[in-house]
Parts: sequence; structure tokens; C-alpha cells
Amino acid sequence: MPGTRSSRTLLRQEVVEGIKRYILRERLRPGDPLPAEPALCEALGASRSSVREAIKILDALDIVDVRHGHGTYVGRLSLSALVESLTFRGLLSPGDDFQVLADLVDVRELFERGMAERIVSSLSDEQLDTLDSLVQTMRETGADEGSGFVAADRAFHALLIAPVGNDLIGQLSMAFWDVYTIVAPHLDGFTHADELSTISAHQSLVDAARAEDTTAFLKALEEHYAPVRRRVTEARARDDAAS
Amino acid sequence: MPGTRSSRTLLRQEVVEGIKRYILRERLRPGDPLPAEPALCEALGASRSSVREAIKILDALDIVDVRHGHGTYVGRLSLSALVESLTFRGLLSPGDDFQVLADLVDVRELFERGMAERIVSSLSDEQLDTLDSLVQTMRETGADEGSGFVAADRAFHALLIAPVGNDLIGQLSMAFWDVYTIVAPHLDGFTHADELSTISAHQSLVDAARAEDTTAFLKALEEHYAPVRRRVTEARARDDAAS
DNA sequence: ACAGAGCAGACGTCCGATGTCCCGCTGATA
DNA sequence: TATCAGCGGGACATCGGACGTCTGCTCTGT
Repeated sequence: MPGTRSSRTLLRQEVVEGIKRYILRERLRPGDPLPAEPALCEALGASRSSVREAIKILDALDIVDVRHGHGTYVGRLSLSALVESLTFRGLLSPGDDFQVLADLVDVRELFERGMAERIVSSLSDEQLDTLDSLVQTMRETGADEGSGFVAADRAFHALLIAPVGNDLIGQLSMAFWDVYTIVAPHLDGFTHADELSTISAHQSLVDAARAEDTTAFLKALEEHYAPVRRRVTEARARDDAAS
Repeated sequence: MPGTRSSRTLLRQEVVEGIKRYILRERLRPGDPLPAEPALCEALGASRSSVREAIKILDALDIVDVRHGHGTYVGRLSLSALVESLTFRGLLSPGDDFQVLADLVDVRELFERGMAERIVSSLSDEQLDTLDSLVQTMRETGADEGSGFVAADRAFHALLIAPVGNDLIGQLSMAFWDVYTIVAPHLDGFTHADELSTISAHQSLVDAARAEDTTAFLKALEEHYAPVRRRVTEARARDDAAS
């Protein structure tokens, strides 16, 4: 008779742990295939429904990657769940997305400030050249061709934080960048002057890094994030006035 | 006839978006109830299976909170998904959990270093007293009563980062602390001397904060994290030698 | 050899029945 | 009257099976 169990812990949660244990025990790596659903059902003693719900949970955490028609594989363990989660938090906020955005900017700046020394000391010449070319790309693709601009901005910050050799910080940094760009459009205060100052700040960052001048790099960081912070503050004030 | 659809996007994913939209549209807040599963099925035009899988995904992200026997509610939007995800990444790592741990320590230190000034300037007298008492708790509960020690350590760092007024940083900081304590036991190199130096470092942090001496605070931070970093490095070396 | 039809395996979706959990109502008891 | 065991209903949990869709591979024709 179905449904007969009451072990205080949800079956699907046991299945989740079971699948995680399986991956660990078999020393699987991202991309490796997992047994098919029926096999997991038998191995874990659960119906297909429970196994599927467990897999969906693991999929949401990018611990598992399900491909329709192919099978189920070990996931890449990215921080996609963090992005999803924070994005929704930003969208949900009381009516005050602004605090979330301000916090986000704080964290992004914190990462780059905290890594400033390691950044300027470990960027190679080729990497600096690449950064230069990205700034050039931002100059060429105006706000009209927005997608190119934001892509260049993302690549810039990714490359900036990459050479410190801390994957976690790199991925977190990009996750926060992603969340910011998804949530930020709500505040629409990005003028042409802002764009120019942003580009100029990026150029200052590259120049400071090339000169291995940490102080100048920190100054450029402030030059970069101050306008962002100002836009958030202005949007908040505008919203407060409206309500 | 069931299963008839091919809109290139998975139905359960549409349901996920639908539920998110519903929460946003109705301006629901954490703790507010969602419609029952049958109602969601009808509203979103999907079977119960698909709705349930979607709910499990949202539950994994803490966007939704399912309580057996009660109903489904808007979640607290914590960073539990990040903890789950990073923990598993740490456990899975090639055989090199150590890099993950080192990265984790870097990030934790980065947060507190970057917020040093705001921490020392915004801690109230009562908060400083609480920090003192937490250090005292750590002194009294030796490594024998481990749970009290780690609880005090967690509370200490939580209180340290709380007054800066950036919820995101606070929650991230605690998330990383959680992940570290879950993954770290693999390296078991925590001696009595380590414990004493840890306690001493915490006391130095409080003293520096009370004196509003940022320089001393930064020095105490280094005193705190250096042993942690050393243990990770030693464990890595030990592991390399063994293999 | 090469291109298209067909096949097999794996995940996606739907359905209906039954079990378990929790809460609030009810009525017997002290 | 106050209390609490017992009942009922609502909501989620689990099960089993049926059918659809997707993808890659093979087996045909030309």
C-alpha cells in the first residue's frame, strides 16, 4: 500500500541525500552520467515521483543537470541558485529594491577593493591589453547597442577578478554582477554622462593596474562605484517622494 | 491526451515563473500563504505533478516554504541554497577540498577586512559587551564541549558584521561560516594551542573595536585568520604527501 | 557513401488513489 | 465550567501506471 511511511523525514529529502552520497561515493565529476530514473527508484527504494522531485531540487542547486532525451548528469556546481534566489529577493523587496541594490553594490566594491593589491600585482600584460580592448568596445558600442556594452562590462569585471586565483570570489563577483543587472533596470537613471564616466573609470582601473599603483586603483574603484551608488540613492529618494 | 505540448520551454519551468509572478503581483511577503496545489494547477494550467516539481524547485531556493499538513507559504529568501550548493562543491572537489576551504577563508576575511572601518565605528557599547561575553563563553566551553564553542564563534562573527547595516553581507558572511564548519572537519588539525590563539584573537578584535582602532582591528583579523589558513595549508600538504 | 525512416532509451506530463500531518471542532468527563 | 481525547477536513506526500516528446543511433534505400 502506497504512502506508508512516517520516518519523520520526507522521503524525497532522503532521496536527495542518497543521490548526493552516490555522487560522492562513486567519485563522479561534473558532466558524469547518473543512473536513469528507474534505476534510482530501485536503488533508493522510492517511487518515480519522489525521485523526480528530489532530482528537481538537486537541479535547482546545479548539483545535477537534467537533459531531456539524454539523461541526468552531475551538474557544474555553479552559483546559479544564488543568482536566482537573490534576484527574486531583489524583485520582492517591500517596495524597496533599493536597499538590496545598495547592498549589492557594496559587496561588489568590497570584493574588488579587498583584492586590489592582488589584482594589480597579478594581471599580465596580455590581460591588461584585453582589458584595454574591452574598454574600447564599451566606447564604440554606445548605450544604443546596450547588449554589447553590458557584455563588455561583465567581461571586464570578470577578467579583473580572475587573476587573483580564487574561483569562489570570481564566481561570486559575477553572480552579484548578474543579479545587479537583472534587478537594476527598475531605477532607470543611466544618462549619457553616466556612461562616459563609467568608461573613464574603467580606463583608470586599467591604467592603475598597468602602473601597479594600488592607491590609484582604489581611487579608480571609488570613481567607478560612486556614480552607481548615487543612482541607487537618487532612485530611492524619487520613490520615497512618490509614495 | 496527456503530455501534449512542445513549446520548447518545459512546463514546470513556466509554472515556476508563474508562481513567482503570482507572488510579485499579489505583493506577498515571507510567511504569506499561497493557494493550495489544486488551485495552482487550475490557475497555471498544469497537472499536479508539474506544479509539485515547480514548488520543489522554489522550495530549494527558499522562495517558497512547504509545510506538510499546513500549506505552502512564501519563503524567507535566505541563502540556504548557497550553503547547500557550496557545501556539496566542497565535498565533491577533485580530492582537493583544500582549495575550496582556502577560498572560503579568503572571502570571510575579505568581508571583515573590508568592513573593518564601519565595524569599529558602529559597534555600540552593549554590542561590545555581548562580544566580550561570547569570548568568555568560548574560554569556558573548551574543545571538549565543542558545540558551545562553535556556536559562540558563529554568534561572534554574526554580531561583528551585523552593525554595518548591510543584510546581504551579514547573511553571506554567515553562509560562508556555515559552509566552512561543515566542510572543514575533514582536515582535523585543531590543537589546544590553536584554540587558545583563536580565543585570544577574538578578544583582540573586541578590544580594538572598543578602542575604535581600525589598524589594531586589522592586525587582530590577521591574527585570527592566519592560523586558519595555516591549518588548511598543512592539511593540503599532508594530503599531497599521502598521494 | 549518404540521407531519411525507424527504433530504443530517457526524461516530461498527466491521472487517480491512498497515506500522513496538522488544526480546529466537538462532546464527554471531572 | 474547564479540559482534553477523539473526530473530521484540508493540505501535502507517495505511489503506480500510461502516454508524449526528445535525442541519438541504426538500419534501410538510393
